[in-house]
Order: sequence, then structure tokens, then C-alpha cells
Amino acid sequence: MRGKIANTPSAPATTGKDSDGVHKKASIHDVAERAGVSIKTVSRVLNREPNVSQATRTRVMSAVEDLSYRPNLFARGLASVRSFLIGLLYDNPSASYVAGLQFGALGRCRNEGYHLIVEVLDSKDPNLSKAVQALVTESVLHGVILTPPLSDSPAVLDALREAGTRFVRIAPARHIADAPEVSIDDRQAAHDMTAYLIGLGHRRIGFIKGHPDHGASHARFEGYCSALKEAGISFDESYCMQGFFSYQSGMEAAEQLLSLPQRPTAIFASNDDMAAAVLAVAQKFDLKVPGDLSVAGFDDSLVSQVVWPRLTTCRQPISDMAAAAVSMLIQRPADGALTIRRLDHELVIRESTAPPPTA
Amino acid sequence: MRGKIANTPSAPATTGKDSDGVHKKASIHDVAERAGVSIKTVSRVLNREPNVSQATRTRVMSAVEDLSYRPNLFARGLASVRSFLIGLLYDNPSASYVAGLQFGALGRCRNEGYHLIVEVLDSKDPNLSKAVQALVTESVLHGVILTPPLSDSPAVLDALREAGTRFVRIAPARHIADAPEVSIDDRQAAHDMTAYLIGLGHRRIGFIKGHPDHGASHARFEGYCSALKEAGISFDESYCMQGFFSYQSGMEAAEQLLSLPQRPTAIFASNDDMAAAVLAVAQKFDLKVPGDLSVAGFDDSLVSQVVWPRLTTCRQPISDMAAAAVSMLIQRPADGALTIRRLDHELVIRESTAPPPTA
DNA sequence: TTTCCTATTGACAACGCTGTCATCGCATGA
DNA sequence: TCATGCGATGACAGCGTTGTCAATAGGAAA
Repeated sequence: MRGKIANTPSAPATTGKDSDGVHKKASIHDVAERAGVSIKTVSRVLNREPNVSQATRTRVMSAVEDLSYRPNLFARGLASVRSFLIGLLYDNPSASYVAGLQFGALGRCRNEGYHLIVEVLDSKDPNLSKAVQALVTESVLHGVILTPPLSDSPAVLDALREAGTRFVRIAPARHIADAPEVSIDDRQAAHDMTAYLIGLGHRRIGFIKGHPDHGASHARFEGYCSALKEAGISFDESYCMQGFFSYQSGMEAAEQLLSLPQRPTAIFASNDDMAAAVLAVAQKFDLKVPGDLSVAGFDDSLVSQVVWPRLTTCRQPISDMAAAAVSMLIQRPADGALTIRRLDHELVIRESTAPPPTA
Repeated sequence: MRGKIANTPSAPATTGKDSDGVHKKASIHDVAERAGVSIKTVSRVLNREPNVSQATRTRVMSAVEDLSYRPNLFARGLASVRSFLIGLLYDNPSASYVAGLQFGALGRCRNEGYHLIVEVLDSKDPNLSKAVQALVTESVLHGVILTPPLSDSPAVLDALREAGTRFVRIAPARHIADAPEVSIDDRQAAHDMTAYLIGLGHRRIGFIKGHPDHGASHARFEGYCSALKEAGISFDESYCMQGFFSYQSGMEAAEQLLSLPQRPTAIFASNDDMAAAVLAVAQKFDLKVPGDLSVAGFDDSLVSQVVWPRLTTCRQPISDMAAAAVSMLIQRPADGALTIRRLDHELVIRESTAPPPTA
């Protein structure tokens, strides 16, 4: 306030401003002084520790309010084990997938007073484990969220264990003891979708597999097979193409499927991007969707609603999964060591599927 | 090494492992001891400070290597002004836009040894400025990157200035003195696209505006108008629809445009999502693209390649923009106070545009 | 030779918080 | 009445860095 005539009415607080008009941040000492207690008591209140009288508690809280005090993240992290920082590691799957995860994680983080630090890793990098190690030693994360295909990378997993950093794996391929994960039941979901197509009357159902490095790919394929089996339809290898979750790979697979002498009346692709590619190829083959060919995807990503006809797909609650992962990270391990969290999927029926042509 | 027979040959390092097999992190003291210098000298080497002899420098570096030491982010942030943490603030524009920005920012951060902390804000939130303030006081960010529509939010800008936090705005609507920004020339880009359509022979060109809160929206509209004017085509208000960057809004706008008695032969939408919607509506109206109707988008997002026909669009180097923003944040303000950084756009011609039908 | 500089290095105090342990006051039970 | 226990509080020492300032050595200048 020096050099200025302070004619402002006694403002909400007397947080000092320096000559630049920049707020000086209040520290725990300021709060303590204002509340007439020791800094330790302030710390107690802020961390909801027991053994503080209600009276002091309110007094401290109002001092906090007045000074708009927020504890310094760095100081906290340095002094205690808790760091309030969660890492989200990914290796560039589709934009919408990452964005969805991130959104869910952020929401939960905000509620809990945590922050999210994101990091891209290259799962093909030979120095992957070094990179992970560097990351966690440097920035003392409370825990990290692993997304596919990182969820199943031994290098990453080992590095994290070595460093003693907690982690949660999203949609991993394999279960690992003591490695918490959250996923949907991909097998069941793919089963449901296939069964739905069969229910429409389809018998020749093509399938485009996902990237072999992604755990979900295998599960989805199994689900497809089991539904066929259940309906007494014999499995035909030529109806199964290897895709890689990319639009491009979807096109190639679709070209082959639709060139078959007895072409399928329905194609189930392991994700929406590839399903969208099927749509494009169908147009090229002059096939009407869904009149001549039904197409189903997986993920319920933006793409599925942006193409025409809109895709029948399977919605997985990506945001909820990420939120759950954050919660698992935050909650102390003691609270019932629930290591596998499975969320519900949902079939989303749109215009790209219909009964097969009555030939 | 207590309680174990150390028969390993003198391994890369003697980083202690405790009984859980978890690496104890090396601190600057360990490095100092191993190199036979004081911690301050280690600090000097790590921060590339002058006045350290080459000999000690190498000695320290090899100790760092041996112990795979990485300085603790929190301690650094606490002790110095530099924090190595950059905030990316966004308010949920399209997934691909955010993902692109984030990717670019991450790459540059990694190179510079910085980390990225992401945060979602709600630009409609009346407590927005409080939220920003809380964020920056709490976590001592080196600087933040603002994405539209946050780039133009007075609440955010004021809160940041008040807190003395540096920021860079991505694609803001208005220039503000001393507020660094990075953008493309949206006006010119839209001009180019419109001119391209005119060049194909189109005279009735519909336009779908972007969200009015986004700065780029106005600039793109201006570019459209100026290109028309330049070609001597009179501006027709009924060919201009208000959109909001969403697929839904694109559909509504397209419905209206295509219902016009004299419908346009080309439609230029302010982003790809809306352009994709135009494609869908065109199909509903039984119009062939590009035979009966040309469609152009903006952004070169994934969507533009996933629809059929693929969209002619304008690529803006989103990743590069974010990377540039990071650089601007990191580089000291003294280094030539370059506050506006403008990157190049690029027209991407695909299958959704062609000469108008020869009626 | 002596003096002065400069390049190199180190000791030590922050930074803002939490953990540990000591202290105080008051109610309880013997 | 006095010891005992417990709830409430505070003093103080770190956490792992960087900033400040002092100390030392070796070379140039006088």
C-alpha cells in the first residue's frame, strides 16, 4: 500500500500488493498470525486432522478465506509423502479416447484437490523404462494412470514398481496380481454386439480386429467368437481381418471383406474409426448401409455420430473409467484392496444396422 | 546393501535399494559426495551456471549418470522462482483440437525439461476468476497456455495478471498490449479458401460461422467476405448461417442453406465438424458431393478424413502453435519481447470440392 | 615482492509446508 | 488430594533444492 492513498474501504482482506499491483501470496504463517494460532494448527485444520477444537477450526478457516490462502503444492509435496499430483501417461491412441479419459480424470482430480500432469510416452522406445524412471523420480507423483497400450508394457510396469510408484491400468490385456486396473468387460460387450447382429438375422458377420498390442482387441475378438458359437454359427476365418484401430487399416480390411465371393451382410469393427472406414468402402462398392450391409463399431466416439449413417456402436464410459482410476489412486490402499474395477458398457443402436437383405 | 552379500560386480551405481526392492532416490547430497564436491557445485553444473571448471563439471555429470539422479521438482520449485511446470487451460473445445495442442505442448516441454499440468475451466462459471486464482497460487506455475475461448476471457486474464503469472494466448480474438499470443491468420486463411472456391467457378457460396465466443470465428467470416468482395460477388446475408462449431449446429445451418430457393453450389463451414454435418445433410437432400455441392471445412481434424468424400479443409498447425507457446513461456522476457507469433496455414484440397454443376 | 582481481568453490540460510515430540490444562478415578 | 490420561496446541527440525555471500587460490598488475 505504500505510495498509494488507500481510500478503498476496508477490502475483503489486507493481502499485500507490491508496487506492480501483483498479489503477494499469503503463506501459512500469515494465516496463523491472523487466526492467532501456530502454523501447525493451521496445517491441522487444512488437512482435516483430528484434535482441533471447533472454535479454532472456524477461526482458522475464516482467516484462510480472508487471505484467499491456498497451500503451496511444492512445499506440501516436499514436506510430506502426499504430492497431490497424478500422472496420466499415454501413447497416442485416438484423440477422442485420450480426451475422454483426461476429462474424466480431471473432474475427479478437481474434486479431490489433485492436479493432473500428462506425459506422452513412446511404447516402442527402447529407453522407455528410463523415461518412466526419470519421470517419476523427478516429479514425485502420487500415482500414475496407464492407458493402453502402456497398460501392458512390462518396461513401464517394472520401472514403476522399481520406483515404488502406485499406478492404475486402464483396460489392460492381462490381469496381473496386485496391479490395479479398471476396464469394461470387452469380451461381453463384443458378445452383446455380435448377438445383436445375429438377432437381426445376420449369419455372415465380418469382424475387423483391433491392434494386437491393445489388450481389449483379443477380448473383443473372443466375444465375437463366443456369440457366433452360442448361435450355432460356425466360425469362418476368412471373415476375420486384422486391423490396427486406424482408419487406414479399416479400409484395407473392408476392401478384402467386401471382395469376398460370399460377402458378409454385416461387419463389426473393433472401433469406430475402422467402422467409419467400412462405411466409406461400402460406398465405393455401391452398397447401401444398412440396406445391403450393416456396420457396427465400438467406442461411441465422436466419429460414430459424424458419419452417415450414424454408427451403431458400443459405448464404454471412458470418462468414468478415468475418474475411477483417480479414485483408486487417491484412496489409501488399506481401504479394501479392491484392485479390479469393472464398469458397464452399453450398446448404442443407430442407423447403420438393420436386418440383412432378404436375398 | 545391509544384510546382503554384495557379490554383484561393481554395478553401474550403488543406489541403495531398501528391503522392498524399491530404489531410494538419490539426492543432490549423494551426487555431491560421490563427485567430491559441495551440493552447491552440483547445483551449478545442473543449471548450467558459469564459473565451474571443466574438470569438476565432468566429474559431477558422471556422478549424476551413475546414480541416475534427477533433481526433485518440488524442491526446485520451492527454492527458486523457476518451477518447470506449465499449465494448459482449456474449456472443452473439440477433442481433436485439445489433443493436438496438448501433443505439441508436450513435445516442446519434454525437450526443455518442463512438465505440463492440464486444467479444465468453465468459461461460463461466475467464479472463473477465483478458480484461476486458486490454481495459480496453489501450484506456482511457470506460466500458462490459454486456449479459446479462454484466450479472450477478461476474468481469466485479469486473474492471471493479478497473480503475476505469465501466459500465452492461443488464437485470441483481440490483440491486447503486452499479452503474448500465437495464432494463424484466420482471416487470410478463410480468404484463401473462399478464393479457391470462387476459382473453381462457384458464385453462390454459403458460409457457416463459428462460435461467436471464439475469436477466430469473426476473422474467418471477414476473410470470407473480403474474398467475395475481391471477386466482385455481392454479399448475400441469407447465405450466412450462425453455427457454434458443433456437429448439431452444422446440421441446422445446412438444412436452412440447402432449403433456400436458390441454394448455394458450395458451402464453407468454419470447422470440420460442421462441414461433416453439411455432408450428412446433403445426403439427406440427395445431393452428390462434390458433383452437386462442394463442401469445405476448417482445421484438418481427423473427422475431415474419416467422412466420405474426404473434406477439403484448411490445416492450421495446432501442434506447432502450442509448441511455440511453450517456447514463448520458457524464454526469458528479455530475449526480444516478441509478443505475437503468427504461423502459416495451408489449404488441403480433397474430394469434397469441385467445379459447380454446369446448369 | 606485494597487491588486487577473478575464477572457482563451499557454508549456510531460506523456500512453505508436515512430522515428531513436548507441553499445557483439565477432567477423571483412586 | 494427587496421580493419570487425554485432548488441544505449539516449537522445531527437516524435506531437497537454489540464492547469498564469504573464502580460497592462482595469476596479473604494480
